[in-house]
Amino acid sequence: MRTGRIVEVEAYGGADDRASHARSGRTRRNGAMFGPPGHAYVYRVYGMHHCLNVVTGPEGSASAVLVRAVEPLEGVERMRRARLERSVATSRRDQADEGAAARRLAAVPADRLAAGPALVCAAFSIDLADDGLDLLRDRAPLRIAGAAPGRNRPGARTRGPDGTIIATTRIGVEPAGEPWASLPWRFVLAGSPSLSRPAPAGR
DNA sequence: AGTTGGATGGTCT
DNA sequence: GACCATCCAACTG
Repeated sequence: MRTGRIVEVEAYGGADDRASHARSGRTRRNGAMFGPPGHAYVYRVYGMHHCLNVVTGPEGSASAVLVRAVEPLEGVERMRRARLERSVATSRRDQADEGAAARRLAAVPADRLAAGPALVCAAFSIDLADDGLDLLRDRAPLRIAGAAPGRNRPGARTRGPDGTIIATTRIGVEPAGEPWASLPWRFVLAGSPSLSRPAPAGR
């Protein structure tokens, strides 16, 4: 079994959030966002990667949380193997030279195996088949458990059960413009070695 | 250490 | 036909 601690997330609103996939209403791709909370919304980006969201709002509101990074706890070698499998499946380059890909993955520190939204999906073998899955069911193949409720005021550092949680701006949403680009809706566990990028120094 | 460009294909205008 | 909620290799300095 592969398990890990979620250390980085981003919140996305529904129609009101111009950075959200739900900004233009329901489409073929984002249907799961409009479904019940606690279910997965998985989509494909850049033709080869996948990203995992957890639907958070009531049905129809289309709000969700993107899982951007996970700190591996159990099944590290299985994750490494899954990363290799995904690389070979999606990259012609890695397909042509699988040995090079294997050596590359072997050199990745355990902490960094799921240090990015697409890496999370690769390490946990998540793809479109998981879209819409109920993540809160006991015994679900893909599952989120032990979630601790918390509060985060914009721009604040908040004490969570696993340490300090820092709110920052979301990544890759510049094109959405203001005020959406500046909303502090990315939340990271301070000091985690598994963040997709280090938390900002100041504030 | 930081920046840039290529990979890669479904979805939406 | 353009756009991506990305990652990695190959540069620069």
